[in-house]
Amino acid sequence: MLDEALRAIAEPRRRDILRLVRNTELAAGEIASRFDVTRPAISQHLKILMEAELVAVRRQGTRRLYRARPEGLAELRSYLEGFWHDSLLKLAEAAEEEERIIREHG
Amino acid sequence: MLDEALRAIAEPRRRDILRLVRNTELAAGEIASRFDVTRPAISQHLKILMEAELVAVRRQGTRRLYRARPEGLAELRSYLEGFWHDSLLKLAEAAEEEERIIREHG
DNA sequence: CACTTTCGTAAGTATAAGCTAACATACGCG
DNA sequence: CGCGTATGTTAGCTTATACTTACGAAAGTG
Repeated sequence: MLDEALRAIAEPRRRDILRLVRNTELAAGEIASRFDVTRPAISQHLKILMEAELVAVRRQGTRRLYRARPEGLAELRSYLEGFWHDSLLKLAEAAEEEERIIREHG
Repeated sequence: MLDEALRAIAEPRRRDILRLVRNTELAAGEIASRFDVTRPAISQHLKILMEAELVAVRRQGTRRLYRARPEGLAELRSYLEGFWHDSLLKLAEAAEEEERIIREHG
């Protein structure tokens, strides 16, 4: 799940798609028209974004309206947050240790 | 740069490597010994992580000691943070709008 | 029902990516 | 310098992936 999401946003074109539907709802064709690749290519990207739960879809007649799913992005964010937090914590500990050594020897 | 970092962490094995050197400094060989792939494979992953500026290296004799670079992770995090923040902002606005409509019609 | 619009799916292709085996490089030591 | 240790690099193979073209499915319209 996290794996799928990371794979999904690793592709630049999918990040562009996400940016497009981040604040507005767009039909698949409307999304495709903004790129220089064919419509099926975009459709395949949308499928991958769906499986990663980074976008949601709503049907309106023959059209399919896509929108970004903030909850999916939040999962990614919290993953990196943990990574980042732990590393910085270790940095802080190292700084304290260094300070302690300086205090004892200085 | 951001592109390289996203590509780098999209690979599960590289995330595992990052986890290994997140809190401790490890030699390339020590890292490789923890996986069931050959040493050159790990070396190639480390190169990609270096180019993405997600790890740093320090030479100690013939050994090369790797460690995670929190600054690199922070860049990734802030990218997603922006994405996430904007989307949630839009969600909040939508919620307010809905509340307004309910207030007016109810 | 025929027809259009909108879209997804399948098959095929070219490039990218991860892996192994073999080779090359850099450092320390006697 | 000669040798061992630790590691990076290259060539080649295999699988994954992003793309295009062709086809199929679902919903609305006359």
